[in-house]
Amino acid sequence: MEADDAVDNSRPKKRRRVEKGDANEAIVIESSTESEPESLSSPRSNLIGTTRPNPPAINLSLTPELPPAPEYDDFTGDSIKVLTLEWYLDSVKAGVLLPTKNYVVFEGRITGKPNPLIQSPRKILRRENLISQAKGDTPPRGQPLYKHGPRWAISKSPAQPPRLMHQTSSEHDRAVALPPLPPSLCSIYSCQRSTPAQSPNADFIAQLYIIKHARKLDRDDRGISALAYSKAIASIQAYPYTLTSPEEVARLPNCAERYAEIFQEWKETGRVQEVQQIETDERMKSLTEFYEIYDVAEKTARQFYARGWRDLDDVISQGWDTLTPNQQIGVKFYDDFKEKIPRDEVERIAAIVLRYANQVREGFHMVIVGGYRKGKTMCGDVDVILSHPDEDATDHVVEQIVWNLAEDQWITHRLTVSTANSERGQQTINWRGGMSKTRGRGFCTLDKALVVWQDAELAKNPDPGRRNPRRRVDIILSPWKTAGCAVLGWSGGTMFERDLRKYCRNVKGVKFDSTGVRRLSDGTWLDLEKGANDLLEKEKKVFEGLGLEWRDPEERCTG
DNA sequence: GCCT
DNA sequence: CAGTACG
DNA sequence: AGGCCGATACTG
Repeated sequence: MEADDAVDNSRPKKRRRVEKGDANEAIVIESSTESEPESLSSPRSNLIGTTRPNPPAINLSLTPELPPAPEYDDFTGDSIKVLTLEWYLDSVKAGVLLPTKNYVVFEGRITGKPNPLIQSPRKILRRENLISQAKGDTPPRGQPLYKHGPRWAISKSPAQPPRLMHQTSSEHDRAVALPPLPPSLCSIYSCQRSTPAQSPNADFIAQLYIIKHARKLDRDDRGISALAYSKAIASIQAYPYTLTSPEEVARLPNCAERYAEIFQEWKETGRVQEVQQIETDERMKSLTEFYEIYDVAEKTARQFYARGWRDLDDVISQGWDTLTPNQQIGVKFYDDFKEKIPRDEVERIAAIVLRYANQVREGFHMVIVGGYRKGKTMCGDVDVILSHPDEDATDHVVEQIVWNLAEDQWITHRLTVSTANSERGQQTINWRGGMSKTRGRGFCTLDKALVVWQDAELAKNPDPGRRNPRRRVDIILSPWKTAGCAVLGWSGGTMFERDLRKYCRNVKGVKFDSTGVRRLSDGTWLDLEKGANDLLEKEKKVFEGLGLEWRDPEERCTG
């Protein structure tokens, strides 16, 4: 291999070069050893993973509410607790009375303010619901059934009433009756909502996104401020109606005063002052350019700026040697990595990966996850999950696959490779009761390689008229037992995934990550995927096992 | 910035 | 250790 | 007032 990709420690010629050269020695994938017998021929039919075999097997065992949820002595106590609305909703959802630990508003004494006239509209609403529901009332409902919440429609759950009018008479009489809040927005967990990519409020969301982005770059608060915006955006993204008033905004989860304000300004003036400023801010422009380099995030971007650099050319000419190897790759392929990848190319790349996997060992299953699975027409990268029904088949396979792909020039660089799971023998062990904290031991992770991809055919027969853009490809090897968790963990937007973890922890008393589900109490592993015969079926089982209603990947677009 |  | 990346 | 996903995992 090599030729085109010979070691090249030189900086790219200022003006971002596409093509050519490696960042430096660290990135070349050495390949020698004899090549594998070219036994191509790829019979695999479970190819693209978008296969919708849709096993009607609903599995009746969704009843045994999995983790006996810790502490049920909750309800035997003699203290009086006021719980949040979420506790009620979550409990309804879960079908059992959940531990109250994470939902207690007040304990011991009831600080109930039966007449909350102070506070924002939304807070009032929340309290009212909370109080009435804590008393066991069935809140007013009479909502029609919504397409977005079949679950709620059929459940006896109190279809969420929050309307403005609930407020004590006066003030908001004129508040037009808002469209009923889709019941799913009742949940604070975005993994319980339908969040499609399309939104009637896309323009408003775009404003929020700009502010969020600016917060991330120019504020040193560990991304907390930006996180708030991400949560708000995720809520609005799930709202199926065009927003018309600040109040309508403020009743959504994670959207309070600040967002009502922004909305009002946007509604009234057609723009948002802060956004305007951001858009004309030269510093933001520089920071953004830096931030878009792979392996450069907000800290490094600010650092670059502080050194007096203002654009990519400055980075290359003044700082090349200070860049990490990965950052150098990021700079070299700056334009390529920003370029989106059409779905058919994603499929082509994935098929090649699968072919090489099956060359190492027959019988791999694959699902394309990431943006592709969420339905994006243009993807930022390619993410595939590979798994094999044979227990031991995923051991060290990543290295093998990556090696072979590199040898054939599909892969030109590796950004990261992890083999932690293989090293350990892929046991799904518990982390408590064993040695846990110790990094690198006692834990279970996925084998994974993040690599830089090119079209090998084109590389071998260059066509002057055709570019060969580099792509980032994430190859994930999952043990079969928990492959459904891997698929689930890689098929949602960031907020969906974070909320999924939070939901599991707070509501189900388990820890979820892409390597499996474990009891919080003792760390023992829970097998939620028993009996499933393919990756998508396994993912469905994980939903069931977690007490979650199924969401199509296209409805996990929380950003 | 919102929630508890 | 801090910083970054992944969804 | 204190938390915000992962007792992430990797890199340097």
